[in-house]
Amino acid sequence: RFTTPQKDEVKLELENSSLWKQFSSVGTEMIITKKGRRMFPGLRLKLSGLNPSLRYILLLDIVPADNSRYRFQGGGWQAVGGAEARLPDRVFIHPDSPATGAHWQSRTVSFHYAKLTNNTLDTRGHIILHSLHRYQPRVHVIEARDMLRWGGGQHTFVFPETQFITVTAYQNNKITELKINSNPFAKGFREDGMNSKSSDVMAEATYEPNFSAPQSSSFSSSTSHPPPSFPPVDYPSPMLPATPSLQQTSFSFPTPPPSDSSSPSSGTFLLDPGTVSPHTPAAFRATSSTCPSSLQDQTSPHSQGHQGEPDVPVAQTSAAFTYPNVLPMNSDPEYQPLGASVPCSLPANGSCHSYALPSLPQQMQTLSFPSVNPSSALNFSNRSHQAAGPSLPAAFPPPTSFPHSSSSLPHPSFPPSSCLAVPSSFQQSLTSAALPQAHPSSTSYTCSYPPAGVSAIPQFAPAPPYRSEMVLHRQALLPQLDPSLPSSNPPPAIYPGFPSYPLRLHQDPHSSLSAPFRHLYRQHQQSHPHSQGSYISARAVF
DNA sequence: TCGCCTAACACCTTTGAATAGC
DNA sequence: AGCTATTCAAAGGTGTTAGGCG
Repeated sequence: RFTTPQKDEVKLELENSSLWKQFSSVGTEMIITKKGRRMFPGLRLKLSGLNPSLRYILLLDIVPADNSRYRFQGGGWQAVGGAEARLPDRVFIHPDSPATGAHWQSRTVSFHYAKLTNNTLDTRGHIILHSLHRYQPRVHVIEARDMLRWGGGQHTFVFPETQFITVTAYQNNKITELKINSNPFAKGFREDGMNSKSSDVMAEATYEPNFSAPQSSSFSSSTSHPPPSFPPVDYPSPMLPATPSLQQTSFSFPTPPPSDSSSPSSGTFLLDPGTVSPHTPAAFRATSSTCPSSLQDQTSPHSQGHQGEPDVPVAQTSAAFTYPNVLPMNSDPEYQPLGASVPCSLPANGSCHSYALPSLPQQMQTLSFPSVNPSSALNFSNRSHQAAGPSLPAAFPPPTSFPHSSSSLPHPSFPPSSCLAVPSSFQQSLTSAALPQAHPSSTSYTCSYPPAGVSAIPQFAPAPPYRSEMVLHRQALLPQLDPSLPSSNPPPAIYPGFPSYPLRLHQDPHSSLSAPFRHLYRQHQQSHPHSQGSYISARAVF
């Protein structure tokens, strides 16, 4: 119905989908610590449909799934209040970025290096999250000539089964049990012996970095499949509407990218001395604008989407929205219920949403950073602040709305059936993003929306809408241009905008910088011959 | 008292340098 | 000399636990 197959139908599969679903069926919890904690399960992805010769950047960000704070009571998670104020949004950039489509498609892409922290003052580039909040990881595939000049097609993928609640200590014993049985690092806590055969099998089958089992969820941009059907979870329905907001986004480079990284771009980066940040990779911080909270009011109730074919005319939007191939969990013969001693596998199908955005406006493709911070994170800080809501670079649309049983729930600002419209021009993007349904067709992307969508997944709450990055930028530049935007006194941000992101280079900055950033350091050295050279901060100015 | 967070701890895997063998 | 395989110690990833804090 809405599909207009594109030449580049980027497809992303979640290889360890079945493991995620096992956790999801119980209510996934992710430990967050001050020093940063890896995610387990991690995201193991398989990309296809990319142009082998083009370069792409892969990003991982984690956005609030709703606007609530949770508490584990009576054996389940219940919303106990509103979410805390938004934290600086950070995006983890896969260390291989930028790499060619051939590179990404030739191997399993893992984001296991990404770490989560509850330290709001984190300087290591970890993704900062609030404890006891529900989040949804998203993966973005962005065409990029190099690390500094992004443009071209952009695709956002959301796998509902990867949603989780952050904790500082596990609340649900079942989750603890699953983690211990699945994570090799927790082998010492298994009851069946340290070196039992079963343990080894489990470890081998579940370990993120090396295991590549045929258990995946895939998403194809032009398909429509039955909605996923996961076992019910205790996640309560969100009590408050999600308030989109983009405060800050950082990009993390946990490890230096491969040597085959693209050559330095001509992007404009000005380096200034910065502050310290413990040994880590390069980090950038860029300013960005806010995701207006009013957006939610411009969208149709999610009930529209989960009830089936939405009436929203999405075919005219510029963004491509595709629905994942999802098979009902109970229909998968290989799927094993919680407690299974061996990871199950699923066919290459799963639930995920993909958004394809048109190229960034020319003015957005070359970023100008007054100061650059070669550390592991790149932050986009918005000037206006919201109390909560999806963060993410505006360029990344929101995950689709996940319908819920509660009729009293707020409707997602995004019509479940519609795609985020992102026109090719700056101005257009604003309009389309704000009013996706009314936006006249001017784009080359189309939407493929699955009627039932993720609605069948009770534990997944409607995700708040996001605005395109262009919109954010626009807002940053023209704060009050659009009266329909946020409006009314958005809650003050905890972080009023980061002037710089602190980070520290190794003694040999060149060795710690991602290839694409090395020239920046050299540039910095040339510009500041007397500077220490060890500390560089960055700020993007659009 | 309760809920939440932190740090120390033991146990484990991973990683990479050092070494040995071919 | 160069390459590969093996060994080993350090680093770091786990959940547990006790204790601190508001």
